[in-house]
Amino acid sequence: MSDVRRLQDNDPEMTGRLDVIYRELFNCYGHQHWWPAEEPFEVMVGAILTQSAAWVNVEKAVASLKKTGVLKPQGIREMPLDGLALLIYSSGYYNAKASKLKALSQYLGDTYRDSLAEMCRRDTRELRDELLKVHGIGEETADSILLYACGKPVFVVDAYTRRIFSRIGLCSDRDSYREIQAVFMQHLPPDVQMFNEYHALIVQHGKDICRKRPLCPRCCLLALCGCGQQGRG
DNA sequence: GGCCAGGACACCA
DNA sequence: TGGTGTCATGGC
Repeated sequence: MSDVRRLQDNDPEMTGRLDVIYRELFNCYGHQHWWPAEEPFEVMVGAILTQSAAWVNVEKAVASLKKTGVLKPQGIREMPLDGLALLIYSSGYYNAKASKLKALSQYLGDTYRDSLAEMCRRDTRELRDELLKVHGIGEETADSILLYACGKPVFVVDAYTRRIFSRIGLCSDRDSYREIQAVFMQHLPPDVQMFNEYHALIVQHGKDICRKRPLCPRCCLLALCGCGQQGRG
């Protein structure tokens, strides 16, 4: 646990600070309408394809899967690995991600007979532990699935969250994923819609900073993150 | 031509 | 347990 965190524990002002940041981001960017997908399985596929990839490239890969009619667990299971890799080529790391999509589809078939409704009825903590055992699903991807596919009140932490909130002193960049997640989940109500919007707003804000786009004046106090380094987890 | 993007895994000390 | 290499295309 970092020195920064010790100062935050039981900090009566933390909730207020997180709430102020949320409202300022929302005032700047408005609704983000995440996750941009038509159904839960598409969210899960997108969560894997977006790993270290730009969303525009993920959209192309998802469109290819849709056009081919394999954007469903059974379709991916039955698709040859090399053919699947070709369909998701634009999202990068296509061989690795094809294997991950296979593992995901196999898991859904074996465990829930492809019923995502059944999957989402599981206890949140048990489901999270289960997802983490699937090849290709790490903490951020698991939490994205829990929040955006299942509608469970889980806060998603990503690289932008770590950068921005460590720079403004609300966590340390050396904190673990769970430690940073706890900052939000212990100080904010378990509101699915707010968690949905908050993470999306952080990503949007992080992108604007990295692309050096003009920021709304309200958000200038948050314009403290730099772009990250490639290739490290 | 270099940097970065809505990470995760395998391997090694 | 923590650090490092690898996976890889596409936009700016």
